[in-house]
Amino acid sequence: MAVTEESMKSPRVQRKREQARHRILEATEALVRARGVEDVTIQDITEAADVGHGTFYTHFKTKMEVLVPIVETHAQDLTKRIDRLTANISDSAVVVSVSVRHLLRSIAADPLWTWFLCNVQLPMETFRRGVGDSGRRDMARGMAEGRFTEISQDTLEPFLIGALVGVVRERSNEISEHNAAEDSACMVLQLLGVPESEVREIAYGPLPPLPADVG
Amino acid sequence: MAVTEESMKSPRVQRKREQARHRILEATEALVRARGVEDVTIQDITEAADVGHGTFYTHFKTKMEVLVPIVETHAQDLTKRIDRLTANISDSAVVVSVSVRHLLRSIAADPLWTWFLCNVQLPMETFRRGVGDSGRRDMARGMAEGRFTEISQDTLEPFLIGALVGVVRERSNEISEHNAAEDSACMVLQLLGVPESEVREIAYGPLPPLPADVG
DNA sequence: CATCATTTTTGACTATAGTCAATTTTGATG
DNA sequence: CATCAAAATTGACTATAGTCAAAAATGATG
Repeated sequence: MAVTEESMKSPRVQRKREQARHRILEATEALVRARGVEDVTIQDITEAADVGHGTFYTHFKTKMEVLVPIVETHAQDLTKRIDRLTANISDSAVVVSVSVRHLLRSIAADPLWTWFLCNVQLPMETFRRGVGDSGRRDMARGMAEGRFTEISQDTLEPFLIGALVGVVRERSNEISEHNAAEDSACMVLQLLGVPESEVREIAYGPLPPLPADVG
Repeated sequence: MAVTEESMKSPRVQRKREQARHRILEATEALVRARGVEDVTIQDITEAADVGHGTFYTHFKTKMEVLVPIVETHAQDLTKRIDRLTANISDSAVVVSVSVRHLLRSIAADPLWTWFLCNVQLPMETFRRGVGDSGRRDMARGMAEGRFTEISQDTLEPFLIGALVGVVRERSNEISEHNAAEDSACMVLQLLGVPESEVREIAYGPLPPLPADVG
């Protein structure tokens, strides 16, 4: 048989390959954080990771693609921390408000993440894998409780993700300094059907700090 | 003086240069519509426009940049047609609903426009110049009339544009066939504070066809 | 018309992303 | 250990975006 499943490969080969992949990811993140994505070449990466130029392309199809797992890891970490913070909040509207605000602030605080959202063609996929499940769960809960209007997830999801990406793209500077995160939370709550009289208070209410990162 | 204002140049030079620019734009649009943006090189464009390779870059900084005026022209035409269609509608909510639906449907119907929104880093600017003024005017009117909630344009604008771009990015196929445009209109109206009881009826109400293009 | 300063055009050149055929590594088998 | 097929690695190669110094065009002036 010509079939070669991943599981059939010897563990030693698998491990070596995995290590090279890891070195490439580490090297990329370090370089990109130090000098910015535009100023890092594949040469730079392969030299720092100590692999041949071509090897890069056996692990990642394009230069952009190597950034995906890097950003996704951070997205997943952040999601876990937000989940821990909101686990005990009873009002879905407050959960959504706190989540949106922390999400926007954390993205804006990370130049790599901001760059990625502004420049990559498909930030949706990354969002979906990183924060999507939590987001969908919170939305579903709020709708089930009658706190939010029933809206089809199918169009709500790209609409909401697009909106948040739009705010990051255009307002990333103002998120940290001004209230763009709170204003965005207002709009999300209103969009979800939370009564206008409550929206502002919830969106501008206290924002408990994120717990430490999950080791 | 070393100052050389545009107005100081001889009209003949100005005209020739303008003609070359026009040939480049025409050539680009034709090629790109026929073969897709990715499969058109600057070589292709300069050959079709009958200018030297370097001349392209005296008119446009990058390959992307030449697409901006092309898409913007279409955006402005579409805006005028939508404006003509909605000029006599009294309810701001209906104006916004009709505008959003036609906008999304028209974008989805144009592969070049869709590609542009999915791939270019700053579609905001194009949106703003093409449809922004009309959009802001409609929003402001609705708020002034008390039909919409008062929301600061500053964050509303990137939020809304991002949301629509998000829907185009993720749902461009479904806009024409399914009801993604109507669902999006629902969300926009709800976001603007239109009572939930009216939203669905307005967003799914009759959609008068666009008037012919403005010659 | 000849001269000249300025503007515009130009294509050879550079840098780099991504490809691919040749080479090396691997570990299974006799 | 020697052989071999499969997988992984590699860097020379291609294609193309964007740069820039040299050349050409322009039109004002004497």
